Amino acid sequence: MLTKREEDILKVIIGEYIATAAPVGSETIARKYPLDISPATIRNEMAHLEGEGYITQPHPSAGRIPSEKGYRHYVETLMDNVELPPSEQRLIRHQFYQVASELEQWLGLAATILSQLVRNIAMVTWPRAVKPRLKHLELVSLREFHALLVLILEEARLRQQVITLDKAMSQEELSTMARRLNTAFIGLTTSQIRGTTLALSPVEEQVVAALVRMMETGEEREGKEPYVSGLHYILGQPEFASAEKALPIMEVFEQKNVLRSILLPLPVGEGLRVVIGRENREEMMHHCTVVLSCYGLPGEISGVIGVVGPIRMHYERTVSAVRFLSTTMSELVSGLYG
Amino acid sequence: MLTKREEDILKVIIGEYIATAAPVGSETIARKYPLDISPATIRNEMAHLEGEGYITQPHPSAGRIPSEKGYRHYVETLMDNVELPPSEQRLIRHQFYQVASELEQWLGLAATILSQLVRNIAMVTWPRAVKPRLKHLELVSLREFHALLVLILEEARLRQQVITLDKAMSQEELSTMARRLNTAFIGLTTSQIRGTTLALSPVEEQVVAALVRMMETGEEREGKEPYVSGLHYILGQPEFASAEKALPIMEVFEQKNVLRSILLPLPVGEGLRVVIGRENREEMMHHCTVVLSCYGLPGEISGVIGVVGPIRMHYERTVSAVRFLSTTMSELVSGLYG
DNA sequence: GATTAGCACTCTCAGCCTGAGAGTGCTAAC
DNA sequence: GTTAGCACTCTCAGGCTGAGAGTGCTAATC
Repeated sequence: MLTKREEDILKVIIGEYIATAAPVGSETIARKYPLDISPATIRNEMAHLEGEGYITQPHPSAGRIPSEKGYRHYVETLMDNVELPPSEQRLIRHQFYQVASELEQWLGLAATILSQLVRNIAMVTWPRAVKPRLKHLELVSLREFHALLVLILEEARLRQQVITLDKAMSQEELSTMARRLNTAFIGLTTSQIRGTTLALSPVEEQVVAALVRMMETGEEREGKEPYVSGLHYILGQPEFASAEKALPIMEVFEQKNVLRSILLPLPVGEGLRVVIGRENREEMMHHCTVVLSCYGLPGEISGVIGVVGPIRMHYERTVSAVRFLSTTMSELVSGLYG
Repeated sequence: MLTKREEDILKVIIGEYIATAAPVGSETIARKYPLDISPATIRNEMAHLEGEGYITQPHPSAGRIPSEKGYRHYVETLMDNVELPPSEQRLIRHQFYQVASELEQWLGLAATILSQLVRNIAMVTWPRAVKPRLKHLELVSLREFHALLVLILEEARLRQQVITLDKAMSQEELSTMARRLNTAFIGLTTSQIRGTTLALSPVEEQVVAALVRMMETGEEREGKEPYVSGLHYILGQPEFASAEKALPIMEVFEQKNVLRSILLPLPVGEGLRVVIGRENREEMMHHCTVVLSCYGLPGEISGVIGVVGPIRMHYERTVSAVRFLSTTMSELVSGLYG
């Protein structure tokens, strides 16, 4: 529907508004950008853009600001898909290689780096195996009737739980059982374990039930909470300068279930998603834009990495930063399980 | 130095200022509180209180607000040391018994409850064994040259780390080694382990070194970060209504080392400490009051629980809430290791 | 027909003023 | 020692104003 020139003007308006947070007038556009048209012509075009709903006027004699429809169009069509400058890429990679090669460290680092990069809130979830496979199990006798069941899953993550047994068992007996179960179950998913035809003693049944539960629990409600970094950046944004405006956002990040509902909508494997303002399901996020991306090994293990900021955010930079860190995390994760 | 009546007036001023966040005038005091003296007399007394530095005037024709010295005197002498109402105590205890009896759950819950109770930021650190003792160790073969070393310490906490061995070892050999080390080291602290005269093979030396490091590392810089809850409450306080004021506080809670330096100054075992405004070491906390208390088993294991809020906070309530939750956490922890 | 100069119009915003209100300190009387 | 009375000071909300920014419309120009 828009002519080339209208798109140019829209792009300029968005760029300028992102940079200054102030409504953009026709004069400014003519002066700052070499479109070679007069302010009057720009005004005519802007009237059309406003008619089509891409921009709005906060009050009759102000300049124009982009509408959510305008941002949407910008993100999908107008925006240049630049990459992070190579120097920055190197710097970031370097930081990852400096910390211990543990998932936990990487996740925290990724959140910190991303939030500094985009000067907004960054979040990183723990990666979850799409279908977790058992890598090793161990039974440690604690005292009569009690044992510690330790699982190592393919994600290289440890799970442990004290279980109560129906029968007193020595460490010797537990080790034998563990050996037997290891042989039978290593490399299997929960559904495969359930389908096994192995004859089990009552106590073994009990252990296997606990094992399956532990593997599956991790699936639905990930016990580990997402890493969040850069909460304070929201206070630096002019649109959230009064505490009143910033409060709902802070509350979102304190209510873990709300946070989860922001992160969940991303289908596993989807590349990158930008959710602008009222497109967010959560009403509290209607003044924010969320940029999300999956990372991990397709079909095997995946987490979500993303950014939350005001609708007026630097989209090019944010998208490129999220994309780069998601790629980096994928590489790291695949190094861990590759 | 202060007469009984001056102390009464100071107490009223602080109580009133905490409740309203507005400077308190002589008229208000005479009207709202039955001190049976006229505003003029109160004014005379206030002039003296101001001379002594307990209260100040934001501007010549405003009422008085407490100074930090005033708050300090209030906390130490004037304040009633009430307990949390029994109904509330029951409610809180009930909540702890409803969750799984795991330390991790309790810590999170304690932070949440405390922050809701005082409507300010609450923090709870993981408890640390003063001298951790080894309860059990386990070695799991991962692949040639790599093994997972799992420690169970007296705090009932699991530590695990992948270690690289100088020599390829089978699970069989590792189990034998683990059995040997268990027999020798169970119940010992790191210094006792170091002092053992047990003859060790080079690989065993390696494992023991890793073991000691893992036990001691947990000491200095606790890997686990403190639980923080109620960050958003700070935005609701009139003194932090502009984002500009709230920003430094938010930054403190994102910089883990700064947070640590707030929590550390509390000597293990000390009961309850109130740090008011500029008494804080961290300059960023000069507009806040911090209320801290140790919890745990004296001499064995201890953590810190506390609240951060504006200097104008409800001291009675905050102190009683921190005290109660610290006691509750102590009971829970001692139940775990008692 | 598209573009542009000119212009009247609209709206915001910072700055200024003002009167009401709150609170004080001082003085003199009790 | 206490208090009533009073002049004085300072803040704050509300109203007013002029400058400034930006628009839409009209008519002239390319």
